[in-house]
Amino acid sequence: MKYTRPRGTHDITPLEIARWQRVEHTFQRAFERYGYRGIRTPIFESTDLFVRAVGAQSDIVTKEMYTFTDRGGRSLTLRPENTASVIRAYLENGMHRWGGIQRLCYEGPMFRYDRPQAGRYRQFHQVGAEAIGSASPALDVEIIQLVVEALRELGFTSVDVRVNSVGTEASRVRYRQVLLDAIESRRADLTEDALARYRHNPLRIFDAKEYSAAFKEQLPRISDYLVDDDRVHFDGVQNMLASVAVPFTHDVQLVRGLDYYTRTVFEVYGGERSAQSALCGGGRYDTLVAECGGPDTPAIGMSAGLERIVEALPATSRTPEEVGPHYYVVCAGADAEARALQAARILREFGSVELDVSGRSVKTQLEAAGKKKARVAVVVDAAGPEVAYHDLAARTDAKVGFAALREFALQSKK
RNA sequence: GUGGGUGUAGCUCAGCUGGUUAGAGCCCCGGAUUGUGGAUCCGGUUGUCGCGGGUUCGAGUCCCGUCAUCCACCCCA
Repeated sequence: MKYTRPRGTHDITPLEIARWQRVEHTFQRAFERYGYRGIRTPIFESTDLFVRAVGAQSDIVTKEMYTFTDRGGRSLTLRPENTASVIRAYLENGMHRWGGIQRLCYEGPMFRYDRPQAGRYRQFHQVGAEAIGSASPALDVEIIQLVVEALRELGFTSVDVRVNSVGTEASRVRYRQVLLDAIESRRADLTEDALARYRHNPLRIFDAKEYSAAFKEQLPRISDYLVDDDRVHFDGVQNMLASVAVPFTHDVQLVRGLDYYTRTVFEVYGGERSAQSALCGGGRYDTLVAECGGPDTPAIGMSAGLERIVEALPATSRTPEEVGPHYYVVCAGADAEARALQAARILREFGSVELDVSGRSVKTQLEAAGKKKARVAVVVDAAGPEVAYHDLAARTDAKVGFAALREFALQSKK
């Protein structure tokens, strides 16, 4: 093999495209029902945008970006996520002056230079939504509800929603110091490396699997240190989730790796928990718009990993049934191809047509029609006045005058 | 970035402690039979045994390196 795909990328072949499209369409329909409108942003942006939005110290920025310099000397980066781009586009297109809440949804490839693993790719695909312009907890609930609904429609029966609040800056300043003190008091249990990391971002310690659940249990919880406004917001989210019957658990250890999150953060799982099993993640980012140079504008977003959803799709909803062409046009000899094209054109008015131009024997072509699961095989020869019309599904054969083919197909279709 | 597993025909794999011309099933191609539907029978093609080096009289088999892939850590979708 002379060329192979770059590491961490994958091809989606016709064998799996039906499943992909099913997942994409299900999310698109859910977005529509909830009033989210599509937006598409460039696949690369100024490197600065991601550094500012995602966080200069975040893992994504420090070691996972595909960054390159173009011929004009600009530093550009293949998008590792889409929220930053959407906010940039929101501001650049003056959408903050369109009034009201902007509900936007997207779909497309993202890029992170990570070591490939089950459910983890260097080019992967996300669908996502951003609701910009309201701090209401109802909006948090709406977006979680949307995801849960889409996943259920795809056949996931036990959708597991984890929510937490990481608070606003006011809460975090308070909490950060308390957590840091707790970590320092346990420094004997930590490696130098870890200590340095957690001094920078103490919340991250909850992500570290090297420490036992029991150890983390003993650490102070951010939910106990939320300022009143944050507390009220989070209570609102939980109460309303309950009122719309979205089952969830408050995961006190849930934190997220992107720096822009404030208040509500959440992750959604489709069933069994394993290493890379989060199907969807998201949260509120009330300060990002302002940080990008816009007016003070609260917002919340989510994104779902298509690869993970497609791979975890319940067996019952995999729709493996391959549908063959409606008509299979067989050429009796190579000189029949011109008339076969004419026949195919007529038949396409009534259904999909596959034209066999292999030059093989009629019998072999008919066999191929069966293998392809065609419903009708039509044999055309170079000059004869009739074509042979084999209804493979009904097991009936007929001779049909070439001129009467359209009428015959129309009648058969009824 | 760290650790472990794997790498033999298009696909799934076999190949014992290194030994002569590298195999099976499926797929594919051709033929036969059946008034022709993925049926049955017969026949056939396909491999630089991931790549590079080393040990050896001899390497698919052992060693080193490299690449790819899978799994876990890390991180996240």
